[in-house]
Amino acid sequence: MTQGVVSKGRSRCASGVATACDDSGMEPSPSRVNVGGRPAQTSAHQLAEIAQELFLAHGFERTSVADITAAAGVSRRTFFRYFASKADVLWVETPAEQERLRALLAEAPPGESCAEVLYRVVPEALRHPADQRRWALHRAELVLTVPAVQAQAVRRYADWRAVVATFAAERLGVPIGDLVPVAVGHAVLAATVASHEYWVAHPDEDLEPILERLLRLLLPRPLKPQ
Amino acid sequence: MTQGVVSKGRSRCASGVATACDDSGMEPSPSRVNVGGRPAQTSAHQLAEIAQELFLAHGFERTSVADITAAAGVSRRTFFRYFASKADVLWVETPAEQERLRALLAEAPPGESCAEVLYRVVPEALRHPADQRRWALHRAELVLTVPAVQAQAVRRYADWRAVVATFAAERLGVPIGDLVPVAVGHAVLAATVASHEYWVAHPDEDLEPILERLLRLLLPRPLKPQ
DNA sequence: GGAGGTTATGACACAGGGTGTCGTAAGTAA
DNA sequence: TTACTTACGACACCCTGTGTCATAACCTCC
Repeated sequence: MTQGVVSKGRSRCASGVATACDDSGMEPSPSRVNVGGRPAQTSAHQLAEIAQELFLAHGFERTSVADITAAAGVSRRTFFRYFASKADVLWVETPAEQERLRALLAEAPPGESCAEVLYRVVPEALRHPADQRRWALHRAELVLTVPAVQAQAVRRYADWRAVVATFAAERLGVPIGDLVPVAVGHAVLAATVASHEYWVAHPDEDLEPILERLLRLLLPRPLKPQ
Repeated sequence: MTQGVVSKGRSRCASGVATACDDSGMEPSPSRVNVGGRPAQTSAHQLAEIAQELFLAHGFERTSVADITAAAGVSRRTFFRYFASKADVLWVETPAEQERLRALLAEAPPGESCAEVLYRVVPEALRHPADQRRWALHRAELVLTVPAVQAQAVRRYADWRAVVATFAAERLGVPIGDLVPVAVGHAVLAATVASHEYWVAHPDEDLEPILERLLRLLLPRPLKPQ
């Protein structure tokens, strides 16, 4: 399996993109509601931003967690209270993306076929603002090349596939355990990964058209609604 | 942990599977031709076997490299001269499998369609003797669940895909960079991964039929020869 | 203004993976 | 024997990730 599902990037919260911006998804960071108790000196997003800058400047593997925490002015131990691993920094907003995919799938018109919905919605869910393109590309490259990142990616892939498979099972009216929706999930993932590979190799082109083309190539054809 | 020496059961080379069985592919082990110089005290296969026993007995993550080398009677440093990482132990014979796939694809009759060849050959390339089933299953489980193993797996996946894509490009008469053979490679890989997932979840069933079914589901349909 | 509870943090210690270096053991060929 | 070659062990590191404990800094209630 391989790489890339996602894209997205840097700071939503700090850079003006108005989204939810909660730290959901990072297991080690316990939601930080903060009623009473010492206030946090930093946040997952702030750490992630600093880390991303360093990764871009010096590379993922040549940037140690100590480098990140020194730049952020916190202790190394604190980093691991926000992120389970160094690579987790790259996935701060994956939960939001996944939620977006789930929402887009949920609101698809009932008349649209399963495949058509996916051709349209998957690229849309992975769309990112222009100012995040650079980072999205770099992250895709990391996901495709750095082993430590790939290991994390596999878990996100599984979640991604599960969202798609659940949707496919519902729309096709078959049980979730059935092989067909499972295959649909894998096909969508494969298209996503392949398109990111192509994108990294051809950074001047846009991701979305490639992704849609690959989805049309890879999505199992005999997917009749019902 | 660290019990003594682990009787060698089940070898691969020793157990009658006629494959190449050379240590090719392990970058750190420089082919060991051994003309002159101190003779090696161990081999990649011996280390791999001992490691596999320990993994089966105590789990991958609860088995440290020190445990393995203690059982093998060599130093920890020596282990890393044979394998680039602990997880690499699991892939000793992947090059042979890959070569088998390549060979099977090469000798497919010219009349058979690209898809039909793959439906037939991919399961055959992954077939393993009955006495290796337990270990193959365990390895599949590790590949699907342990992050450190997944990271390694991604690289093998890429090789696997490349073999398939190269074959598809040739048989379809399109350039290797074309998106169609790339998609075929991804589809075959997705089917392989999905079938292993299913196999791990249903260990009593056989891998091959599941794999073939998934290949038929996932392989891009409009694959006309030429 | 405490007192007590709550939360985030830092300091420290430690296991484990992985790497570089150096000296040396144990072979082969001359 | 000498010279060359290769494999190995012993250290010394750096890095990731985790557990533990003391303490800082906030809250609310008295």
